[in-house]
Amino acid sequence: MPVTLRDVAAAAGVHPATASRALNQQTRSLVNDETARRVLETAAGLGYRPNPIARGLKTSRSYTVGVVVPDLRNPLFPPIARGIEDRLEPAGYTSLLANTDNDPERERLSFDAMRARQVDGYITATARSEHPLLHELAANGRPLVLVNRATADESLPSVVPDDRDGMRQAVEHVVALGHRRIAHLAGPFSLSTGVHRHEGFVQAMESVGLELDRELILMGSRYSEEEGARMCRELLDGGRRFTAVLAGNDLMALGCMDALREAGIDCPREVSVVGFNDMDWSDRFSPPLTTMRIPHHQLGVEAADLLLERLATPDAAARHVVLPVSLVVRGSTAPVASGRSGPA
Amino acid sequence: MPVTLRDVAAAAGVHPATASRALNQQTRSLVNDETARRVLETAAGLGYRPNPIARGLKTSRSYTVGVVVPDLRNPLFPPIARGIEDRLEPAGYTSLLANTDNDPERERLSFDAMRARQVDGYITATARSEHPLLHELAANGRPLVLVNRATADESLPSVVPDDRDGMRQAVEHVVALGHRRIAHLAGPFSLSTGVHRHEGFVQAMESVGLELDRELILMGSRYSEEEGARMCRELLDGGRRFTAVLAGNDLMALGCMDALREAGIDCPREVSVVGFNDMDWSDRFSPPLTTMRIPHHQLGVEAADLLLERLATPDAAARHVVLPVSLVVRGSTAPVASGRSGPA
DNA sequence: ATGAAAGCGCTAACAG
DNA sequence: CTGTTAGCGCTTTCAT
Repeated sequence: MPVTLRDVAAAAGVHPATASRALNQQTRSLVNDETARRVLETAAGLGYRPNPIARGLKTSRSYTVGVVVPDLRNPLFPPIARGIEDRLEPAGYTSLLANTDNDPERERLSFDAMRARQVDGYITATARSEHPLLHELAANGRPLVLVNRATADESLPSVVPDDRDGMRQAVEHVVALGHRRIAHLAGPFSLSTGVHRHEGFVQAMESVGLELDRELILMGSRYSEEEGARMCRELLDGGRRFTAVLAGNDLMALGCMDALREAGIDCPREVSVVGFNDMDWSDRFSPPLTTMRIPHHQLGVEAADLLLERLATPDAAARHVVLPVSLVVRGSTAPVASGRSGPA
Repeated sequence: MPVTLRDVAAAAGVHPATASRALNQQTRSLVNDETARRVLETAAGLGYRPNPIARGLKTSRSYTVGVVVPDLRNPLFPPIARGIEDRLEPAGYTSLLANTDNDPERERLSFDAMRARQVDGYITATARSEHPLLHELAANGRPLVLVNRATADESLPSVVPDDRDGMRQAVEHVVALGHRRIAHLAGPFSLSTGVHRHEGFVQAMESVGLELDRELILMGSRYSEEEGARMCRELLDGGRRFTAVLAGNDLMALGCMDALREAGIDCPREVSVVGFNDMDWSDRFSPPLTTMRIPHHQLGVEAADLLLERLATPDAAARHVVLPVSLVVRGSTAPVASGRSGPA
């Protein structure tokens, strides 16, 4: 039988309420130092472990936060989850982690399960630009922080990578290598990353003085290898000329390289490819992927920070943190081949 | 304000106890069909969501299970975690997922946090062959299931891949390619996978009639790329002759290929490398990795099954499930080069 | 078949 | 500073 607060109180010769006050950091000051000491000692002696469930029933706080990610198998997310844990743990919080598999149905289920477990707040990496569920959740009284992706309206606190700037760096990199006919496989426009990276692409092309060729910009419906391959094939089948492809993320870049290989086009000799995220293992692919490094772990840490902040001060205005990204040059980009202008 | 059981009862014109009985699958039969129907309808109408915390306080069950993995960044584990979730969710359980980073200190913290949250059981992929903490936990009254790794004594239920047979397949594969001087970079002997794969290696070498060269068997202290590289360098620096390396897992294989590359040795032309696990992306490495495919997702599903079983029948004997593994041949293995006998 | 009452372990008024 | 009282939302005897 586990030791309860009553047991401790009885053993220490005080009322349960007094024992409770002594045991709680917050209310410790309300009780006589000597009494407090005695209670603490007795508790330790008996091996008392407070029951957070009972506490939660009373306080409606669980010291648990719900973390919802679209896909744990995308190497982008484990380090983010880890960053969250690392920041939350010392604050006494535990995280409840769920996958949604990019499925809105599963997403709702996850949030429901978490809500039922009385989580104190949520951190989610599943935000779509328009996302009624998230606003509903936020309205529900528990703080909510977005990580990696944000909603279009800025009412929810968020931590995101500097997507626009990342794309600018990517464009400048391939331009410096001599590329002029540059394609962009955009991520889903339902996600902030898709939109912002696309905007970054358009702005950067403009600022380096290259004319935008609408035929070289494709919009993807999912961040996946399959989608990247499909888009790249579309580019190829359409007979469009290009020597570099900037993908919406690494998975798309991978699919794109598959499609190039299928078509017998060499990367990077004939076409350069740039990814986004610097996911784990991207240095080991064939060829190693040139990509934008985003501070995954830090993204998680900052998101947890924002949540803790809001847990302490629920009514503070929504803060937005944008973290810098940096270019990692590897083997998938090379100077444009002289005398050629890409496939087809 | 959330809808409570009392609200439902009031709206349906019954006593809360009746509403409780009607709402609970188990006790539904105790109540009049008509009344039950009315309660269910009212509950649905009001959007009633039972509060598992309150329920747990009474029943001392949380409908949450703790899942502890050594490292979410190892692509082996996310699919296992996912398999667990997939099986648990329809049973009404949620999983609390924690990383230990292979750190016993963090492991204890995770288990403590979970215990405090009154999880109904645990699934862990962190088992070492000798693991007092796990037995302590099991003795504590909540069921515990091991996944991917098992303890040396078989008192705890477990789901593991067929490590010995996997190694046998790996040995036979390289032998069929003509290799005779075969090295083994063993995983940690503190883990069942390390021990069993090593045993499988020894037995298979014997059964194909090859003499064991102790100099070609190295024991690793961690499953990591660094350790794989270190061991491979040791092999190379020792001037030992070999044409194939069977690594304890894919990460070690990756490190091994790095070390070969450093030494200017071509894989697979000069030395073949086989991994273990068929982790995500292993088909994209350079060269693509020949490895043993283990049913990650299924491992998780079966582990969850075992746990649910034990939750229902706590005193059943510990079952042990061993799942078959299969060889996936890719580019890191090739016929032995004629007239050569490996590096050095 | 249903209602009444008690209590899971804890904390938060309110007294004193 | 400490004890009393009440109750979080639910389940479970025990009556009826």
